[in-house]
Order: sequence, then structure tokens, then C-alpha cells
Amino acid sequence: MNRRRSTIKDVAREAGVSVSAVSRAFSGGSLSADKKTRILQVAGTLDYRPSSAAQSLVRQQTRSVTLVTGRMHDPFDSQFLEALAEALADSGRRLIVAPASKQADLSGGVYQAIDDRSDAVIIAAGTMPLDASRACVRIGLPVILAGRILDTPGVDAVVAANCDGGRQAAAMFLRGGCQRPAWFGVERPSFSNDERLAGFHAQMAAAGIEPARFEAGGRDDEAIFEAASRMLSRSDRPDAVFCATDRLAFGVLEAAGALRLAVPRDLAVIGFNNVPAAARRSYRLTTLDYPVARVVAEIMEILEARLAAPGLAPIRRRIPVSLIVRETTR
Amino acid sequence: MNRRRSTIKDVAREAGVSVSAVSRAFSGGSLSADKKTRILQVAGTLDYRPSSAAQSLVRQQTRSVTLVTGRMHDPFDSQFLEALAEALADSGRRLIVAPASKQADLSGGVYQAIDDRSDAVIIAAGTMPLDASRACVRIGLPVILAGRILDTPGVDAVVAANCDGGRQAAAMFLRGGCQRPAWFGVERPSFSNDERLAGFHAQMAAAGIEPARFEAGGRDDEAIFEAASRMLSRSDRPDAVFCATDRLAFGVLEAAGALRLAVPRDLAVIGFNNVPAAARRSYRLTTLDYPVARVVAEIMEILEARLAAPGLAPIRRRIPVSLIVRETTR
DNA sequence: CCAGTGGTTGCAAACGATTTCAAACATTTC
DNA sequence: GAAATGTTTGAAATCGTTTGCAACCACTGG
Repeated sequence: MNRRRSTIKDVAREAGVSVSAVSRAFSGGSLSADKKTRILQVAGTLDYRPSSAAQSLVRQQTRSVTLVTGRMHDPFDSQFLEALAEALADSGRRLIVAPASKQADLSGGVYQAIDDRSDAVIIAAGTMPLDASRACVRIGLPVILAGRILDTPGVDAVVAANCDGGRQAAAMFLRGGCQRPAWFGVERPSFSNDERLAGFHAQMAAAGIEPARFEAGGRDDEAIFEAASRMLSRSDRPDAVFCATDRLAFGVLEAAGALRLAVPRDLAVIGFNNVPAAARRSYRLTTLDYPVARVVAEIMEILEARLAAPGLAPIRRRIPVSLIVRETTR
Repeated sequence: MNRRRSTIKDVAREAGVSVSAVSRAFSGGSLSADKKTRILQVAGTLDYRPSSAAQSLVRQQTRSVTLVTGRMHDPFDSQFLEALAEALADSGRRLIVAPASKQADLSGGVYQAIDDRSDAVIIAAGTMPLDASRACVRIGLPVILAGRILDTPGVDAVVAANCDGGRQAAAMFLRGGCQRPAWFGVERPSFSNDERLAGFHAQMAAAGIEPARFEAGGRDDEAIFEAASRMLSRSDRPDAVFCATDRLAFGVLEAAGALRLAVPRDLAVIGFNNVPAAARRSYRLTTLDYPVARVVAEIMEILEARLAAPGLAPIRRRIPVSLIVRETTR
């Protein structure tokens, strides 16, 4: 039961070569073929593998990326995480996830990224504190905002074409001849929430209609359901509701079901994100598709670009969204 | 635009002290109060923070844990990841996620954990390859299997009380007076799938009943729905179905809806996991609660125990599951 | 035979921190 | 005032790897 991990020195001694030779056997460099195979064989019996900590130290780069993420209350978040982890693995990097749930303070995760000398930090939750962001910019750590916000200077961002999505939803409702459209947003307004509303409102205004506005009463499904029920029990009940997220839309559909409203005849509903559940038989939700794969691809591109040319001006990418028409609209 | 990150030496020079002093200011150690504040202040203006790579090197520990995970097709997986990340953060460790989607080969992720000198590797997907597992045991890297399998020697595991869950489901069906119970499992049988079936089958057998067995035709929701529809269209259609996961149960409920079967009168359904969606109005699924928080807590305990006493015999923990009765059973 | 060439090798200096050790200093006790 | 004790301090060794450099080797061509 030998606890100590074998090091490059052990392998060198055992194989009767210098440490440089061992290093070159693993990381490449001129080395005769027979010596290389012998070294690898010895390394195998000793269970030796180079320590990435020591490598990062001397190479001055870690090939790791930190993702700062909050509560993943939306299935979209886990899809995103999975796709991101995979894309990073393909580019030979590891993903470190730093949860930021503690009162939505991201700085902890950001500072962890700094300590780890990550290649970049990707932020997918909450609001970026200004001082942490400044620190990143000063030390040249690329910061990429994902899907949510872009209110801090010097950082890159990829976000959905939220306004356009709102406009598409409004257009769809108008085509369907709706009379009393409404907006159903999240409890605490966020960047994307507000943009989606803005687009929806603008398009409706262009048709001379002022949509009503409602909000979910809380974070959990029950609170959402309650708020949706209240909205649909009013005398001037809306006949078309655009929801900030699919999750809200599910609540609306369930409330409609409980109130025996026929969808889409009495009530049309549109969501946002196109999470897998939206396609289920129970919902068949018309929604705006926000393609995760595309988001991740853009992030990877930004990452490479930034790493290649650190001085670049902030990059902002809008991901187009497209309306997936299912059975909750007419 | 100074690209080079400042090091402990820069701070020492700037503050007019030795590097030891700076180290002590950050990591603790005897140091006069005024000197400490001065150092921290200088470090602040220089944006200095200790490099964790260098720290791990000299301290011989990384305070990181690697999670090897596959496709997160079940919401349960993302809940698990989130809870785990948080628990680890609380214990001052970071979470590295290594995706193992490529033809379900885990060894890549496991070797990454080895390279990273992680404190432990947690495996939540697929089957552990024997050689990778052996390597971990030899070098003393703790391996913890989560929720799925325990067929490899020398590794710890925490799994649901799957058999017991199956028995509870069977008992519930029997109490409700079902006549033709059935099992609905995943396409490619897995450890937990099989255990759940075994428990269900045993309890039914004790009552002199042999349940029918069906399988989902594929991984995606559509394939599950098709298989469920076929199952419910048979002349000897089951009147009670126990599903290996909630996700399968949703498919069954939707198929039942499409066939105009009344739940729970014509058909009772029980799932497994109690994912958040199971509580939704659209499903109100009776299911076995597999408490994520508990799973994570056990993992953390095992982790600490293993780190404190590496020579320990393999630890196996069963997490009790409890039946949550909603509206899909009578 | 000798200079030139090109591929292998190993030494030793980094990389950025911590920590042991002994010296220096300050404080208490007799 | 001296000895004993305790607290700060910095020099230097260390962690495990990579890599620039120079030495060495075996050839090749003149």
C-alpha cells in the first residue's frame, strides 16, 4: 500500500534515463523510438501520469474554463452546461463549475477563476459585480456573459435575439386575430425578460394595441401556477399570453386546464427557449427556439478569438431565435 | 496593457517584505498586523491572488473533485450536479465536470481526474472500465459511484434502495386492487433499472402475480411515447404500470391521455425519482422520492471518511426511498 | 581525415507558491 | 541586568514538470 504517487523522477530512475527524456516521451520532443516505448512501458507499470498542476505552472496556462452558474431552475441551464462541457472537452479543456447560489453573488466564482488561472470565465447567472469584472479586465482574464446580461464594460457576451423573439410572438398573436394579448414575466425582472417584453410591446404598439402585463409571484412552480390562475380568472382575461420562459408557459397552460379554458381557441400561449418538455404531448407548446448548440459554438469561437488576440474590442453576438409553431397558437 | 499576472514576488518587492511574509498574509501564519494590512493593500492594487496551481503543487493536494457524467437526459442528473457543486463549494473544493458521452467511455474522465490529482472522482454514468478503476485503486484515488452501479471492486458507492422502492410500488398497486400490473423499463437495462424491477417482481410474486414487462423503444421522448402507446393498446392492457423513471412515467401518462384512458381508474402509474415535474398539475405523478440532498450528503461523508482513512474497506450506502402518493394511483 | 549536419540526450534553470529553520527582536521573570 | 521565553522575520529548500542550451553521437560529403 504505497500512498505516494510516482513522479517523473521515479520513472526516469526506473527506466534509466533523464527526466527530460520522460517529459519528452509524454509531451513530445525529439526522442528515439525505442527509448520512448520503454519509458511509456515503465510509466505504465508505475501508474505514472504527468501532473497537470505542475504542467500548468511551467507552461503558464491551465486549459481550463470556469463556469459561474446559479440555481439551475430551468432545464435550459443544464442543457447548456452539458453542451459546454462537451465542447470544451473537444478543445482539450476542462470545465470547472462554480455555483453562485449564495444570494446571487458571483464574485466568489469569479475570484475562483482568477485563482485557478482559468483561460476564461463564463457567466450564466445573476448580475456581474463591477469590481470583480474590473479585476478580470485588468489581469486580462476573458469574461464571457452567456444568455443573460451585457451591462458590464470590457466583457464579451452572447445573448438571444430577445427583442426579435418578442416581435415574432406578437406577430403570431396578431395573425391569429387575438384581442387581448398579455405578457407574463418572471418575478424579478432580468435582462432577457425585459428585452423580450420590449420587443413584444413594440410590435403590439405598432398595431395599436397595448398588451397587459403580469408577473409570476415567485420562483417555484406553485407560485407560478397561482399567478397564472389569477391572471386567467380576471373579467378582462387575456386571450393570448406571451411568457418569458417555457417554464412560465407550462404554468399558464396548467392554469388554463384547471379553469377549463380551451387552448388555443380561448387562449393562445407562446413560450421562450424550446426546452425538451415543450415538445411533450402534455404541452405541445408554441415557443421560440433558442438553440443551445449554437450558443455554445459562439462561445467557443469567442474564446479562441480572445485567446488569440487579447486586445480585441468586446464581442457581442446575438443568437437568432425562431418560432416553433405547435398547438398552443391558432 | 500589462499582460503578465503579478506574482508573490512582485507583491513582496512592492511592499518591501519577503515573499514568506506575503505568503503568510494570505495563507495564515505569524505576521504583525500592520504588515499584514499593508501587504494586502499592495496586493489589492496589483490584483494579486495566489495561484492555486502553485499552491496545489507544494501542498500536495488540489481540493478539487472530478465528476464524470454522461448525457444528462434526466432532470435528476442536473439537480444532482447542482447540489454537488454547492456542497463541494461549502467544503472549499471545486468541481470539475468531465463529460463521458463519447460512446459512454468513462476512462477519459477518470484519467483526467488522475492527471488533475483530484481529491476524488465521482462517477454518475455508464459502466466503470476495469483498468481505469484498478489504476485509481493503486494510486489511492478515491472513486465514488453515484446512483447507478457498484460492480467494480475497491470503490465506494451510494445508490437508491431500488429493490425496496420496487416493493413499495408493488404493495401500493396491490392495495389498490390492480389485476394486471406491468413493468415499464428503459431500453438498455442498467443496474438501477434491474434492481427496481427485481423488487417489484418479488413483491408481486409473493402475492402470486406475475407482472408483464415492457420496454421503452429508445432514449428520446417520442420513442418512449410510442412504446407506451403500444403497451396500452394491447387487448390484455395493464391496469397498473410501474416505471423505471419519472420520465418514462410521463410518457405513459401522455399515451394514456391520447387513448382516453382514465387515470387512475383505468390505469395506475408509479414513477421513480420524484423530479420536480412530477408534482406539476399536468402529471401529479405518484412516485418514489429519491432525495438528491441526501445522496449528496452521503457522498460528502464518504469523501471525508476516505480522505481521513484511505485504507478503509469499500463503503456502500443505500439511500431509502419513500412513496409520494399523488393522483396517478388509487 | 575533417568539417559540417542533424538528431538524441541530459543538465540546470525556470514556473509560483509554502514551510522549515534559525536568526533577530521584543517581552517577561527573577 | 541577565536569562528565559515568545513572536516576527527572511533565506532557502521544496513541490513536479518543461525547455533552452550545449554536449554528444553517428553520418555524409568533400
